[in-house]
Amino acid sequence: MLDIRLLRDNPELVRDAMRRRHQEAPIDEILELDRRRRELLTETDTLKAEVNSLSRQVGKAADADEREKLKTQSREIGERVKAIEPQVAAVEARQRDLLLRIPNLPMSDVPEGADEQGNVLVRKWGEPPQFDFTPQAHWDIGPRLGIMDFERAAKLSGSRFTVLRGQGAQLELALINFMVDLHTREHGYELIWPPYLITEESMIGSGQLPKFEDGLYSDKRDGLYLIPTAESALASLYSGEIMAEADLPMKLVAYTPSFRRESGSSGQDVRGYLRQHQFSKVELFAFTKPEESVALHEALTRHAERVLQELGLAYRTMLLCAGDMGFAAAKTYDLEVWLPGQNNYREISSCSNVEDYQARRSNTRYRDANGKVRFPHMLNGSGLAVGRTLLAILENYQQADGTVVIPEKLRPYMGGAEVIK
RNA sequence: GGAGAGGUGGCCGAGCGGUUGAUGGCGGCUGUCUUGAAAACAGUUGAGCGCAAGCUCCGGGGGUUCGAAUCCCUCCCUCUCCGCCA
Repeated sequence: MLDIRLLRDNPELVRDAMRRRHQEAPIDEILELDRRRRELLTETDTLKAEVNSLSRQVGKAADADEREKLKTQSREIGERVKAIEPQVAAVEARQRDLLLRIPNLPMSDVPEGADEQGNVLVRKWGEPPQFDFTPQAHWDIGPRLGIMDFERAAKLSGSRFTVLRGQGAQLELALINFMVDLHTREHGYELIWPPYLITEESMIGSGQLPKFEDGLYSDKRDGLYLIPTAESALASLYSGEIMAEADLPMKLVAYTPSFRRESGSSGQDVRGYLRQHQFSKVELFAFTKPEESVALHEALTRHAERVLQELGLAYRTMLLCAGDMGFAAAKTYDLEVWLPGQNNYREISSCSNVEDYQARRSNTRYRDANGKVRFPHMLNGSGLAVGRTLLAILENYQQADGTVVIPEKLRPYMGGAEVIK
């Protein structure tokens, strides 16, 4: 959520940011509501002050007549307050709702652009493997090896679900454990195991609601939502709290399944394991002091890249342009892994600095060395999307005989096996 | 799901209709003392909104009252016991 004071004092800055994102925002309506809100608040505050003052006098009044007179006076003013308060509540609710639907402001070094065409290559690592045969897509490799079953998954749950079995299921678990071990042991993250169902309030904190309800699975009976990413849970972990500066930066890693309805993406990636309603993800997350978030964003991105390096998967790092960034992000690097079966790079991680955007929404704060209460910055990044890593391994490590070599770093997690066959 | 007990400031814990935004303790900060530190002593220390006057906040929402942390209703959460259960 943006700071209403920023919008008030510098609306052109916000307007310009929305232009860069190629998005519309009801800035004028919000400003008008803000004026109205403060006007009404001044009015009720003045009246309330009178009520308070009269009530104090009632307690001290000498005789009964005097007391009754003061009571009547106070009651009349109280009625006026009661008449105005619903208006205040309505204006506040409307303003908050509009404000919650405005995306974050892109940082100044985010490139211009409307869509992925505007993204900028930052660096490349590794070489796409050369094959002396025609490489296959994972949706052919997986079922042939008997480790992926799309048909039975469709029978159980419909489209965009997959049953993994045998070494396929083991590979998924191996990747999760490998990634978690790397980040906890070598990159200093603390492992978190959050709930997969969280409240509406928590979803608002991360920015998922109110705008993207269509993308979420929910249980109306209990008012809970299935997390579309562990980020949703982690961003609200300290909601309403004042953190200690000594706890920052706080670096967290969580493995969770992620659930997405993928509404609006019909026709895209319908085959295979690329775009599922349920997928595993190891998520990196951090709370930092504002002045440290830029550096930690770079570090966190490197931590995610390290997974691809350890697994020997070629990738490139892209800096997203303003028009292609997610709702809450101020700056985002995407990691794209080389997929021989698609003959292309595909997103496997997205690492964002959201600055204080989620902290404002979730009311997460920290007390700095001077005792001042401030909003921390938050960072998130996939480290990595497990399903896409699995299919990247199948496609990059496939051999002429149809088997798949297991990357060395994963073998200890696969009972020492060297090949999937 | 049933019965009971609770939810108060960073933490613990008083208050149960009128200078109580809230006694006290712990923690934090500042000072005195000390070569320095500890201890001791003294002072200080919640958050939000508003240009300001001031207003709001004692789990959330609603009500009673001139006035509510304090009374009533309702919802949520925590704990204990029972039931159910991986």
